Amino acid sequence: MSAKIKISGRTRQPKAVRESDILAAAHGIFSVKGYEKTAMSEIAKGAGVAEGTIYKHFANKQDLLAGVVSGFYKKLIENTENSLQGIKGIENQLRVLITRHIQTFFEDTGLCRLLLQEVRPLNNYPHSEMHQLTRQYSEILLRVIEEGIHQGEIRANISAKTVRDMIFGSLEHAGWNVLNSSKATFERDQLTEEILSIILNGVVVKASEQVQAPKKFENNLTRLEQLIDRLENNNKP
Amino acid sequence: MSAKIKISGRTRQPKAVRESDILAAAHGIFSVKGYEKTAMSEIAKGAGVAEGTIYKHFANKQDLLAGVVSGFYKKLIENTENSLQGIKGIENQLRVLITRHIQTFFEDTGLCRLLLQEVRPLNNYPHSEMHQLTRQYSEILLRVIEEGIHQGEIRANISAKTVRDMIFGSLEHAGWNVLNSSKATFERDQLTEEILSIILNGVVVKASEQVQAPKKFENNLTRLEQLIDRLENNNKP
DNA sequence: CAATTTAGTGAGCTTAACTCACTAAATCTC
DNA sequence: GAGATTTAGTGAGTTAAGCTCACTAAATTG
Repeated sequence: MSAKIKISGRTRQPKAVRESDILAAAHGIFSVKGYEKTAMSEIAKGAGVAEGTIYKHFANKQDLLAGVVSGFYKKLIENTENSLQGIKGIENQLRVLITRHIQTFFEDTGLCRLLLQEVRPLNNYPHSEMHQLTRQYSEILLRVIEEGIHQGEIRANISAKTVRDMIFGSLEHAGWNVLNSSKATFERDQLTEEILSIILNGVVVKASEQVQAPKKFENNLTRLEQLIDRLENNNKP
Repeated sequence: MSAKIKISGRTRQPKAVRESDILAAAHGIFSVKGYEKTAMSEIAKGAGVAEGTIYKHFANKQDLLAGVVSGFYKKLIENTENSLQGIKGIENQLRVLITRHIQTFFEDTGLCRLLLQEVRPLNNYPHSEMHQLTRQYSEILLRVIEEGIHQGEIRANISAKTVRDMIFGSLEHAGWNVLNSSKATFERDQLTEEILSIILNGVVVKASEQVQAPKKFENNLTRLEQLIDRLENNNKP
């Protein structure tokens, strides 16, 4: 009797629908409250299912998180590859990658916090699908750098991986600062251009002057040659 | 009766001794097992006290972790400041900081993993003493960079914070790679010199050529001056 | 030396991830 | 299309770990 009354919500949904419902609820709550502070019961409520139902679709809490993160990364990787289409020259390619990265950070800040703060700590992270996707994403930048070396735009005596680590590392730290201090933010374009400028040209004063040096040198040499010519001509008659 | 028999281990230790016993046990177990997977009961056993005793000295598990990490950072900051004594020139100063940072990573890998993986995720991290110490440490590098700008060694049109983020960011990523892949390691000096080289001179091919330019220019100028001298002398008699 | 304070204890409370026996909706078989 | 089989869905119950608290006794104070 009482069993028959409670038919509500017992409608059997297609696997894909249920799973995306649960994933959507998890994404929303994880993004706001963070992984640790989110209870499975909340997600169940948010998705309109019983707690046990989640475990019919996801092995455990971590597996559910992995589902959320995988979806995010798949979109990110696809978007990133697309925006790189037809961009020529290392500087422009790097600019696209950095800009897109920052844009994603501001568009889905909650999930980015999740990634920075809570995904990497997971003990079995190195072997997970998430790690695989992280690698896949970071390899886009690596590929661009290696191509730059191959094309002769970047000097060959540095490892592409270090350059990649420097770019992602600085973006990550900038992100951390925003997440932690709540007041701190940054001017996107300025940060992009600054990272680009340092990576491409370095920080030393000499470097920025030296960009002009060959020109200056040539100019002066020409003038000196003219001077010598004049002296030689004076010498003749 | 039975109460009297169990007098063992009930000796009252000085506060400092007990706390350092507990901290030592926590440091050891946290380093090996990580924060989440370590149970307070294990630490209690390791320190030779009851679980409740820990809570007489530390408010909770996080507070205990904070104690461990604070000790680590205080030593690190002191060591770093010391090794910077008497080092002149931005390049040498940066080299010292990077070298020391990497050295620490290999000397106390367990605790560094803890910091990377488990300290930052803690929800109240931004307001904690740990965060304060992290800032204090990273400010050493910031100060060196700002000094470099002030001294005219580094061009003034870039923000010191971005440079700091790039250096620490790349070191962090390199560390992550070591922690995650277990097989991957890196040649310390090579990484140091690579980061230095990129930060100082950038990656573009032109830059590396230009490093020589001023010298070349000066040499050639000298030769030309001599040539003119000769011409002028020939002109005289 | 009595009174007071507090380090130390460990059984027990609380909470949240996870399990499992069970229900019923969908699917399969004949 | 009726019965058999499978499995999505349920939620009370188990487990485990952080933490509490009433209590004990060692140190300290007056």
